[in-house]
Amino acid sequence: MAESPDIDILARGELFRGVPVEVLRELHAASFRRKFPAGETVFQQEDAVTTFYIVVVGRLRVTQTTLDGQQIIIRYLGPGDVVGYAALTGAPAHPGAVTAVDDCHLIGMPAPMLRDIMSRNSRIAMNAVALMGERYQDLQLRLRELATEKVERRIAHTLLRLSQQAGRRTARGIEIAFPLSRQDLAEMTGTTLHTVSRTLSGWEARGLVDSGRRRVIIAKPEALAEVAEEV
Amino acid sequence: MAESPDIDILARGELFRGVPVEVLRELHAASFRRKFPAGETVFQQEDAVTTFYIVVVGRLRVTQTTLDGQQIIIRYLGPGDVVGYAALTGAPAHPGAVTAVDDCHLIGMPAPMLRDIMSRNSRIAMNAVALMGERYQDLQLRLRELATEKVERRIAHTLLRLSQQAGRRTARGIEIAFPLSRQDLAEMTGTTLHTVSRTLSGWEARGLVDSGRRRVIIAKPEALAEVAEEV
DNA sequence: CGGACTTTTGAAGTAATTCAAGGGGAGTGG
DNA sequence: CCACTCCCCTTGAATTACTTCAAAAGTCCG
Repeated sequence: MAESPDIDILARGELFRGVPVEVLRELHAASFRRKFPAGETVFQQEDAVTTFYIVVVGRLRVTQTTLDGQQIIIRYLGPGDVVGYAALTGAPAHPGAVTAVDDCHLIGMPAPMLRDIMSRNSRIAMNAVALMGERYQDLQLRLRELATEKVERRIAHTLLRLSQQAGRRTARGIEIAFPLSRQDLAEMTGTTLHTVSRTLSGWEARGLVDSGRRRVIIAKPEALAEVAEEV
Repeated sequence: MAESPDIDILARGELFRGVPVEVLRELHAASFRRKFPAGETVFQQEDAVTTFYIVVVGRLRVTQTTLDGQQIIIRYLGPGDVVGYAALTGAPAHPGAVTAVDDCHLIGMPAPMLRDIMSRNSRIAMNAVALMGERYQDLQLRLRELATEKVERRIAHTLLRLSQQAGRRTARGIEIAFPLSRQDLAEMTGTTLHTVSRTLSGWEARGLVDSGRRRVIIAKPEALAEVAEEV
């Protein structure tokens, strides 16, 4: 199994699960490692799709920007996640930008090569369909939240979701394990940094969270879940 | 080519494009036609995934409902569209409900059979990935609109999008070719029927639209596009 | 022509944005 | 090591877009 650490990483990711080792070897032969220091951009919105990545370590942020410069955060990516799903679907350009929020290590490979191997290997294609389905459901959920819930509940839901994906147990509670500013939370929940700040201050006073400069710790997850679900 | 009208319809849809005729015949052999009169439900949210459909004629609405009964419209489906993408991804349950808003004809087939054929036929799987990618991008766009735009612009964008999918040229302008109430528009744009009504009344006074009971005609698409894009 | 559903419009209320100003922490450079 | 600077965060006050509440008027169908 452990013929190469990278092959192991690929085999554990959602996309290449259950794929024969010889296919993984073929993929690995064409792949390369690349580091992105915090703040660096992997690709911009509208960039041509040339390369496909899998996250090894670190967090990345997927954003979309409007013509008038307003930005929203579509999602965060972490270890095992696919970066640049457009390489799977065959879209010519990236619909969003991806930026490292941490120092990141990615495994990259040429997009056409992935498409080629996928078309010869239905297991990968089936995995890709399942993966896209999950991401679609995520967005459906967020759309519903944005359409039906008030800001406070949206922020609560968002924090709880982030704590699932990237939570780290600490003495003071569950810490979101990457830098997360008020502005970031605002761009995830469709509000302003001011409102996020006020909301967190309120929770802080009630002891629900413990937050600071680009850092959020959920002190009482159950209580926050109540905020998220209350009518 | 025209060995059966249904095979033709399948071949033209996005999912089975470029698939060998013998595979289409196999699919067709297991398929059946089914009518859903206006208002009837194809499946409910959380229903087990048993059957997969392609729309032949008519329009259907995909909705999601929250625990406290609030509903949002995820999208509308029309001729050629896939109904119940969960059958593609392998999800056990439908994430949303589907209802006919018109009288509809669908071609159905058992979901496990589709998955089986897809796993043996990578072209279908590749098409499915592309299809999910498109739907994902749609939702991304709507999420961005909901997060960054004011209600009037959202309604304008929504109407323009519907006119693309289901617009019919008439003497008075482009008519949305299925019954569409103020409530429906509200559930698509994350607002209330009152606000939609006021907004349409305003546009009506300016001659942009011509609307009535569950009916919307866009009289001046260019002018509406300006409303949608203005800063 | 009755009754259900859809739409309209006014008035009051409110959640959240916008505008504005100041404060604090972390890192940098002298 | 201290001061400077850049971000990021906080908080008040004013404004506003939208919702909520309420009532009435159309419109379609049997």
